[in-house]
Amino acid sequence: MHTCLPPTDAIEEWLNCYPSFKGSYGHLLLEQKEDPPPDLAGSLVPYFESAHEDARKYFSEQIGIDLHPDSDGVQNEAELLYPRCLPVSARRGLFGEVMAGMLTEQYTYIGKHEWDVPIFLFRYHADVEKYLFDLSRNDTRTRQVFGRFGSDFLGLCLDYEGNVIRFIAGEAKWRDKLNAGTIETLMLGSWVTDRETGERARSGKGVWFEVNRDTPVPHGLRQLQRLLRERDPGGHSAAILSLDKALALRNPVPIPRTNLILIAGNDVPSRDERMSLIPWQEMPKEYTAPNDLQVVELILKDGGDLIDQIYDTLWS
DNA sequence: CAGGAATTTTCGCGCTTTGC
DNA sequence: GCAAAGCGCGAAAATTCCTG
Repeated sequence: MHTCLPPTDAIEEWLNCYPSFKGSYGHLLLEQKEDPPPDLAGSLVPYFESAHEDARKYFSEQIGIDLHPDSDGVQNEAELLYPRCLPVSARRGLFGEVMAGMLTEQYTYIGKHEWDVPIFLFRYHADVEKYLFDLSRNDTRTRQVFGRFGSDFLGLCLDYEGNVIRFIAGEAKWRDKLNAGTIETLMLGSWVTDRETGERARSGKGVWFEVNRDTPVPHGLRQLQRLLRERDPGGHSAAILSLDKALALRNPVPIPRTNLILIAGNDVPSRDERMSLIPWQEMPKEYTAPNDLQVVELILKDGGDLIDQIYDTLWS
């Protein structure tokens, strides 16, 4: 289970936060401070290890190699360590998903709910398993990792009895440079040219599209329930039961939902201080789902280096 | 205003499963 | 057999910015 609490002090030394709330819309701008704490990566590592622990154990069992650095007799051990061995872009994606969890537990979002991330769903990143499998048998092979389907991240809000009274489903994105064009492509989709008229238009397959197609119960919720049942059936019995009711095919009991969009990446010169990438004053009109929406922008400097520092030192 | 530097935008690439 | 989906990066082209 993921039990590590967010490194509150380090986060506060690292980021300036500018929250705002308007109706059912929450916006949180997070800017890296001028002088981030010296060993920031080190402060974040325990949380990342906790977040990846389930997947690490799971992949280890599935692949038949031991992913723990203390084990011996395995060739290319260091190369096989999940998630260190993953290609750059896959690491970036993972970073965004872990940060979605950390920030959700750290900051107050729209609705002021107390969010809990019991476990991360990385083990369902099916292509990673295959990647590790291939890598463990052929270390010369390098390739990219195929993305995982469904929501990037799920969190729960539990009542005092442990019942799930609300969940938060997040879409987390990392981009190396957060300039206007990148954001527009991210949110609205890439340019496509009409074959007949030759006109260019956004494909519409962006984050807004993903968030709006609001399946009442995301598949990730089923996966989350399965993990709870396997890893902590006693501690989360009430949560498992309420997810049962929500996932029932007949007469499901709906659980209120909050949507989260996390945009993370490096700052660019064209952005002024405290200037957000997505408007905070009003709920963006592109958002059509009925649920509460929380947007978080995490704007860093040399974020790629930080990610590499973190992922290079996990379990070392 | 020219000319080069800095930045942003665009386009293509990688990878695997799924569906027409 | 090919396009699309999901995760992004990186090189080249286009634009903007700055200085003499």
